[in-house]
Amino acid sequence: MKRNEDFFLQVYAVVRLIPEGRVTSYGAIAKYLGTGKSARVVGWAMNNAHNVTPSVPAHRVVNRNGMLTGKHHFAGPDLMQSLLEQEGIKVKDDQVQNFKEIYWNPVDELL
DNA sequence: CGATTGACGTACG
DNA sequence: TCGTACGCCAATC
Repeated sequence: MKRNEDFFLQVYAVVRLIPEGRVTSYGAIAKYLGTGKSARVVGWAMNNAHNVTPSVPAHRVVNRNGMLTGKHHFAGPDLMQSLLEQEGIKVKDDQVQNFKEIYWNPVDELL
């Protein structure tokens, strides 16, 4: 049973479920999926997200600090911040403002 | 097949 | 409080 592919699909599914104007962290998704401490794998899933349909709103996924660590992996280095601002999320210095308030925890919302 | 890297997180000093 | 080290899983070299 190829859980690997399923795991990636789960990551995409959760990220797509993130409401607009909200953000989540890799660790939260990892924990929700059961990977627990392996938040890195979630990042790898995002990397592959470019090859997945429909497009995954990876811009809503940031690290635990609320920092746009993966913005450089987007089409443009400022694309991630632009997308977040379009949804009403304020970003300053590659860092999400009010991150704690707009933080969307799948374990708390979905579970 | 072994070593390194990666969009993270936690622990320790 | 800040900086460094380690772990974890998967993919790539």
